[in-house]
Amino acid sequence: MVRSRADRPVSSVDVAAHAGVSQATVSRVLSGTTPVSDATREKVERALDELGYQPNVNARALKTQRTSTIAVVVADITNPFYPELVEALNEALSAEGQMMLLWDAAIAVDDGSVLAAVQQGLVDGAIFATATRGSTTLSRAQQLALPVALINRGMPALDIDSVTSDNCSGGRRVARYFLEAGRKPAIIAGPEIASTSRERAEGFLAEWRDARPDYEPFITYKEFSAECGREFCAAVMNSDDPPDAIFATNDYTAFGVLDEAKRLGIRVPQDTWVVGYDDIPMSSWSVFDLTTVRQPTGQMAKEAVRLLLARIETRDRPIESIRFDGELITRGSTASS
Amino acid sequence: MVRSRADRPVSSVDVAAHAGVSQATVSRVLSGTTPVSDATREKVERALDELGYQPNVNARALKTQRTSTIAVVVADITNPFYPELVEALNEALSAEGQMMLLWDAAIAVDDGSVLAAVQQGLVDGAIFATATRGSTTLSRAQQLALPVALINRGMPALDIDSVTSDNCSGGRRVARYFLEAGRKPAIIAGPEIASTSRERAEGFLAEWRDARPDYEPFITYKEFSAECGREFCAAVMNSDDPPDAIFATNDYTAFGVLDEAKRLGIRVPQDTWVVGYDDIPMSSWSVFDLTTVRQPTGQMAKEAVRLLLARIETRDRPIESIRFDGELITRGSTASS
DNA sequence: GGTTGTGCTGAATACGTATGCAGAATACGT
DNA sequence: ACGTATTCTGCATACGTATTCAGCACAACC
Repeated sequence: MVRSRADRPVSSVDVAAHAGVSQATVSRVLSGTTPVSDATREKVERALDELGYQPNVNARALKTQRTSTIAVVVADITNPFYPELVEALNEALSAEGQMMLLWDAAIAVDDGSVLAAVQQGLVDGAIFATATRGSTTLSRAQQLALPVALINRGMPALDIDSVTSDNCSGGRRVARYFLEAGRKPAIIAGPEIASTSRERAEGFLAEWRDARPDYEPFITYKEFSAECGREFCAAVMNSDDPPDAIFATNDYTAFGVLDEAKRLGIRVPQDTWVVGYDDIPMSSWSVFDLTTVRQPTGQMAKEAVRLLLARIETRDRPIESIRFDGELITRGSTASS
Repeated sequence: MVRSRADRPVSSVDVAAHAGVSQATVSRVLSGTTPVSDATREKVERALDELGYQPNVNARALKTQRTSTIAVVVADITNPFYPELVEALNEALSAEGQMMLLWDAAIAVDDGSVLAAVQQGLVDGAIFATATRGSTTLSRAQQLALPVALINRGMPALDIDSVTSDNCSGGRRVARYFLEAGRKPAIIAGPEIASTSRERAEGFLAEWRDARPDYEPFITYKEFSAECGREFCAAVMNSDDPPDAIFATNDYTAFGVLDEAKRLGIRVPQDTWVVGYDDIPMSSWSVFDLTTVRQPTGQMAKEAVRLLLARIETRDRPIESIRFDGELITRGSTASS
């Protein structure tokens, strides 16, 4: 690459000098917003090529107030649900010419710093895959009118664009499945402050109590981790009155349940059924073969990106909340014996 | 938050006006590089607070040529090896006050665009976890003297800072293990153009051929995916002369092997041993219980970050190549029966 | 009291780009 | 021929910050 004399990156001024035009013309050739004669366009393009020019995104962002970068906030990237979601979001963002800045809430303890990143112009907006009820971050985002969208988890109390799947009816669907089979379930849910977890569990319980007020399923709220599934499985299966069906509100936790069951010599589905939620790719593996509720991750990602970009474009557009339906996928972990 | 009259974000000029000082003084209070009297510092700090000032990172980057953001390039975030690595890198970067821009090579087909991002000032440098031999990206990075570091995969032919584990001796270690047990192995490797994959496989073969020139293990180069492990397992275990030990050059592929084995009713380790590489957390789960070679991911990430930041600081420092030792972790997938 | 130094502050400028404004050049109409 | 519209280009400026330079006030010293 050719460099200008002072050994700093080639700027549009250098290109202009090399092409014998003004810097403004170079800018116009690049943006294509203003007509430029064919002759000068050609000159400029040759100069661009010869000097290996790369526009300085910081200067551009300073001028335009746009970075074409979106922050994506996940709770914990090592939970295999998130890589899938992140990939889908990344794909959707690339398709719109946006970059992705990944934020792992497990590390950046203060997810309020994401808002600072928006205010500082580091990113144009943020997609949260990790909203929790206790957090004040989202209400602050709303107050400050920062472009923010939710995916996966929702916050009905706040006026924020969101894309979710119908977790409540997903939970009900699982309950009906258990009811029809005459099962005696227990529930291992994620954190109570996570909307996904609560809606799935409460949907399940609502449906269940309607039909079987005589039997109240045992329920525990913990973390979205495999370890919690493992602990839950050990505790509940060793109790006096063990369940014969376990509903985990996410697949990763269900994996933990399955894994501990195997370690304890408990057979699935003979001794107990196991159902998860999300249908991440590994759930279909034969070592897990997990019945679960599928979410249309790809579509959800596309919609979330669309909502956020629209919000960035026009800040005062009406709030949209998009809700997809889940689908029960039955596999070996609940095969009727 | 208070906003200036034109309803644009609060700038240091606004703060200066509000505090009755010059913009330069505000900048000095923020950076702390130049002495400021206690009286004015107090005035400025109050104004900063009252206006809810957030520095504009683009303007700052334009002036300082630093963004405090590092690009991390992975091959495929849905391969569970990468989330772990990404998390470790993210942690190491945060500790140094850097942000992480995640690049998924599976999506951004042209990983050369990462270099453009460096040249454009979007990021200060890049960490590649996905170097392949065929790619010209890294040699271009070297030519352009862009701050770039490799982690996991190495490119000995190029003068680029890198942090790897000793894949060759890791492969040898697995070969010795098989030799001592008198096994008849086959190898499923990742892409031949990936250094990790080749070194692990070739290390294995070198050690093996030394001891058993009479038996040449069957080897296939494919992708770093579970699907390839599955296909390989089906093909090789159904052959006339099936192996009784399979070395997969990464854990995710080994999972595929295990999964297909289970589907086919092949018992591990009775019918065949399986060994992976990386020791990702799931390998220790009882459904996999996979013997594998552990890499010190956390340390590797720290070193990679250190090397890259040092290179950004002083461009002409000598190249460093750091190599960690792997460690064979034996588990149920090779338990001596 | 004058000189030198010290500590602090403001004015001015530069980073690289995008764009409003005005002027030049050309085409078109009468 | 002249006036007007059209197309193109350059000049100048602004985005928000960091930093150089110069200046000011004040203390210290002879």
